[in-house]
Amino acid sequence: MTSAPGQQLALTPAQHRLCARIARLYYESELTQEQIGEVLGLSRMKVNRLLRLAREAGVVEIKVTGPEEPFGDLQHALLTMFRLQDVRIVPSPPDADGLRGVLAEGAARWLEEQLHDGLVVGIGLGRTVAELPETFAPDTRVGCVFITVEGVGTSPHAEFAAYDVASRLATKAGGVVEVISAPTFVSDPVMRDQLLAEPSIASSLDVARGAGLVIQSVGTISSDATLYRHGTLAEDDLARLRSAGAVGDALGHFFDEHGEPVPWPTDETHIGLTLDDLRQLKTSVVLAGGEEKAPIMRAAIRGGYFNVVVTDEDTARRLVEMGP
Amino acid sequence: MTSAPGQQLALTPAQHRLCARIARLYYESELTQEQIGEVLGLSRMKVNRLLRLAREAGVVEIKVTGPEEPFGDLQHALLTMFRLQDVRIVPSPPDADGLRGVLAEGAARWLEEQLHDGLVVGIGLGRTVAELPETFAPDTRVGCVFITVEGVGTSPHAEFAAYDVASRLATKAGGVVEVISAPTFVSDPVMRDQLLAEPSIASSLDVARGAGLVIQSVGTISSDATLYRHGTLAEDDLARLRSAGAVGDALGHFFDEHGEPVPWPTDETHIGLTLDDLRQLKTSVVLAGGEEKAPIMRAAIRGGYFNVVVTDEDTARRLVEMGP
DNA sequence: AGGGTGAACGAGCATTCGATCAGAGCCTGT
DNA sequence: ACAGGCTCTGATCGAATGCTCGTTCACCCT
Repeated sequence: MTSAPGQQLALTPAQHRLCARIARLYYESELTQEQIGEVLGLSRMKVNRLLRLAREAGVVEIKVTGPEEPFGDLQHALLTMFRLQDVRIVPSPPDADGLRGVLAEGAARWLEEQLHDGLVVGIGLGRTVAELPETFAPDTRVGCVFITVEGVGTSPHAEFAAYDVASRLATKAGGVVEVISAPTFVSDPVMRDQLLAEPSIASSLDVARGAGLVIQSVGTISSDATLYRHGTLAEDDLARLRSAGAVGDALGHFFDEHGEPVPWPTDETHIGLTLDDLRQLKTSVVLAGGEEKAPIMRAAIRGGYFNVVVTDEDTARRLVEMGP
Repeated sequence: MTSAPGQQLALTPAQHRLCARIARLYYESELTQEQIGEVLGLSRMKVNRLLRLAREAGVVEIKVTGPEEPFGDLQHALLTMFRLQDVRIVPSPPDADGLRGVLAEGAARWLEEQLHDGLVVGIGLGRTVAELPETFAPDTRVGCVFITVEGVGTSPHAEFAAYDVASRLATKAGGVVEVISAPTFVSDPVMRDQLLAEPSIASSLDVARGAGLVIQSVGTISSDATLYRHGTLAEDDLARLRSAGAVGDALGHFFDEHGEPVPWPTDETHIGLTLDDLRQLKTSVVLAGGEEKAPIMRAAIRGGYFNVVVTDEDTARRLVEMGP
């Protein structure tokens, strides 16, 4: 909580007196270093040095009294370790089944705080994100736009219904919904490019790229992966991706443990934001948790695809243990 | 002890969170405001404003832990009230007789802390200053010069023996002594000017003017005044000085309650530093105490003749009560 | 003695900070 | 509706800050 590690530096009493004197004049009386120099008959440079010494020696103690956060220390560790914009941590439920629910709830609370007029909120695909609307309940109506960040085909799978998610959020917030009306993946790159040239799709994509906030999850590379279960990836794709170093995906694009993109043919058939687009966003939220997601989250953060994390305590702890 | 008056400002939880976040990044992680802006997606100006808000709202608390001073509050009050370089306060003795002794002892301790190689210490006249050598005992030998700041004739009066005082101090400190070998007052201005033209005297005066530290007292205008008791001032001089607004003297030069010089014929017959010389000094110490000295000290400080005060608790309290 | 070493210092300069200002939105009252 | 006051915002620029570098000087080792 202190800016200085402690009083490892031993100051002579005279030094201590002088440092305290200068620090008081600077921080309490708010004189400039030059003025202090004049009063005390020292050069500005010397005042500057003594001021630094005072901080290092713990003569001045700067304490920031934040509002008590549920997992303040974990949060702080993540914030500084990964240079994040914000972190929200929810208690890990006793059984893994409840994880998605509490994560979605925490994200809903967080999202409510961020809403303001004119904000464009991008919504990704995923089972956790899909639960967002359940508890989402902003206290005031604001003119927000909720937009999907990937194509949303007419897939029968509920968790691909990003349109529905965005729509319900928009309704609750009093905003409007916009959708990228195309499939998430198409069969070949040519079709993809044709669709991207379509004005309505292109303009929606532009809106999504300019979103002030995007929220989504990351995917594993396993038989549990949404991409696999929906047939986008075949069995041997999983193995080849793994041997290529990929650890997970965001928006259908794969990356390795350092966050470096791992190119894959599906990159050319995906309709939606790219990893580079993600990096440009002002606020990009990863909403995920669970043992197998932690390394993926770390990789994605390393890659700069996210600057806000909403997760649960156990996962947060795992992230801190893994280091930056 | 806090830079902000308190949390009179009520922040919304969201504001509080953001302020705390920014304050931590600024004060603890030591990012620049620009960098914080980039991480959090805010303009640098906004970061600046929120930082100010954080300070005003008491979210950041800056505490300076000075070494415990005997009369810290009084000292602090004097320091800020008069913009002083330093203040040393000693306990007031029960009887006024002991005052000079404890004052001299306090000044001796203070002086010991200031000594360093090459320092030129100017010594004034006065009964309190004369007691300085008694307890002066620097722990290391330093190459200081101790010099008188007024002429020191062959006066038989012990308290005029600044030469002796300077000499004893120099001996104890391992330094050298230099003296302005002339009377303090001469009979007429012409003689004074002739003496000032004398190379040895002129050069000594130059040394004194360049002193890094001068210590002396202030004098009253009363029948107890040293100047009166030694015949420099006549009975009616006292009355006329008072009606001219003079409240005391330093180095034989008079000033009124605002510290403005009150010209007097003896100004022209005095050999030593002038009030203007005093103002130029890097460190000028007034060593005095007692009920009748307080207003004089205040006036002298107002005039800018001193920037360090060594006094006793009662006098310090009186000075604080009188205000700047 | 002499030469090396490292600390302290301040001049000069690049960066960072904060006061001011004009403009954009928003509320309010006519 | 619209004028006027209000707050909030970011641009601009002078001031304040902190860093680098060359110098000095004490100290110490050869």
